[in-house]
Amino acid sequence: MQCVRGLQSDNIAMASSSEIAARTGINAAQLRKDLSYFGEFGTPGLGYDVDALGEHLARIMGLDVKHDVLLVGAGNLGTALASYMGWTQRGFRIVAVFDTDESKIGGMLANCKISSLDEIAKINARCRAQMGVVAVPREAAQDVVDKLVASGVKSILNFAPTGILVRAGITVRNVDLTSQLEVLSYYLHKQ
Amino acid sequence: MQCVRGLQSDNIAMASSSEIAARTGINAAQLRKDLSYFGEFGTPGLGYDVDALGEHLARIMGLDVKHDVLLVGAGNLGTALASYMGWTQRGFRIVAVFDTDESKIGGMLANCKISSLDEIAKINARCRAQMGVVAVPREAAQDVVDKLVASGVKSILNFAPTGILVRAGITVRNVDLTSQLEVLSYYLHKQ
DNA sequence: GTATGTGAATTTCTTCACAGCA
DNA sequence: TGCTGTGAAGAAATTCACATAC
Repeated sequence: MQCVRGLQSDNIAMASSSEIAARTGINAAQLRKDLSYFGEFGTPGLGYDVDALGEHLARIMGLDVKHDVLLVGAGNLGTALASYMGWTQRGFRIVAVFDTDESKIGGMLANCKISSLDEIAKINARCRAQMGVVAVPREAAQDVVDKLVASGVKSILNFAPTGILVRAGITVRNVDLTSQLEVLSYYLHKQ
Repeated sequence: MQCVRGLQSDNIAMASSSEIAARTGINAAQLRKDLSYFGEFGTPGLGYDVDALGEHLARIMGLDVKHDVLLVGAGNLGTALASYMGWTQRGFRIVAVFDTDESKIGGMLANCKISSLDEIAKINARCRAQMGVVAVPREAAQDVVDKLVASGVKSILNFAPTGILVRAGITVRNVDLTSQLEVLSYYLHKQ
């Protein structure tokens, strides 16, 4: 998907699997196999139509509809995420922001009033958002996720550096910024 | 590593592979195999000493020394990363900040003066940082990475949503915040 | 000629299962 | 008894290679 956008902004209309492979580092055969899993998008002799491919992928990934998102945590990271335009541009909209810090509740972030975490069930009964972003300290993360799930959230992006347990059917993706640098440190150290 | 810290803050001194497995979702056999690759840290019948394990891992990953980091991009994301305390606490220190925006150059971020991207070689000749964080738009990313590498940086954390090409021996880790939500969208859509 | 889609071969990763040790 | 470390088995992913289509 990221690669499709790259091709589009470079005004490339048609791309072969090997061209895409070179851009992404993926093996060409692998790429063809992955794409063919969802259907036959390519034209033998020519390659893949970039725009059509983008639309197919968008439909497959559910990106053809807008998604509402709950944000929990209005600290440094939460603020940055709220003001990160990449998501807004791609059809993700923050519809409510929560925090436990009394001094933050009532303030504004991402055009939303910051609410108490306790109100999450009440507020999402109305919003019906199915996605949540967790930008709170490690200690609070599991509790926050439990509350998100209870309020009806099905998919969660977790920035807290801790493993989260959820019941089957709920998806959690962890983005541990701390461990990213740790991994880099490992590669530096190795050689 | 993240799990070790979790165990430590829960005051657990000794952990078996199955306990760690339950916390992380990793298979117990897998975990033992991974750890045994670096040496024999465990005690049959008892498990792993959490503190000793942490120290071993820190040494293996090169976390026993402090790392200096160059930050490129002083926008929303760059600012958030600069003020993100997680890294400072773990021995990573931002020693210089760069941007191309004239209005930002000269300002302060993370206790550093924001410098022009063109000065990167000169400044890192003195700093000798080996790690870089890229928080710039897609279009600028490859150029920024090239300049970082030219200045002596060996490991790069890239937040721009694009694949980056570097010569062998240089490590790039991509953290594409946009695609994270896209993947969540996919899981939502699937069921 | 060029590039897809895919069965077959290969490699890699994961899990099992158990000998050996505290 | 309980748990590690590891060879062997099994599963999964990757790559090759080619028939087929443009």
